Amino acid sequence: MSCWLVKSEPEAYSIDRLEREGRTMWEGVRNYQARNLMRDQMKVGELVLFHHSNADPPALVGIARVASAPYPDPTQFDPASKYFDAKATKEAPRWILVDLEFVERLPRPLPLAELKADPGLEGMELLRKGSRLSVQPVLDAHFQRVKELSASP
DNA sequence: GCCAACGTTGGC
DNA sequence: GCCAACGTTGGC
Repeated sequence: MSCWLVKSEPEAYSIDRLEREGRTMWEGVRNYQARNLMRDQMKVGELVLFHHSNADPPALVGIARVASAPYPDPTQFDPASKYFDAKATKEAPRWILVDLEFVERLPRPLPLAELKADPGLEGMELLRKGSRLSVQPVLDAHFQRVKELSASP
């Protein structure tokens, strides 16, 4: 089992909304590396840390789970969508996504500053300066450490 | 609002 | 294939 991390701006799609809706298509990812992870690596049942980016403060806020096999992101075919991609066709879709389902909120949100200060999380992609990847692999040890940190006040 | 660190585009 | 220009992400 691998674990993962996704970023979302709370205004675009928040942990509150995921909790309310229970499950969602992780639409709108338009980065090839992130797409490849969803297409080739993520498996149903694997756990996903949920990060609020561009938030105040930016923080890890919850846990989700991969809930589907990969399939084409329908928004790429929709001219009315802001994620529309004129170069994508149904025969040759360009963007692939998976569904995510809500698992839990972290007992308390973990602000980025706190994560950065923890030696146990050294090397985590999220903490790398300039890191922009919106779907990332997470080491099991880092995942466990996040849960630990969040469980302590 | 600033800007560093990207990724993409397109001319050549 | 190179690379400059440009656009975006996202922390601060």
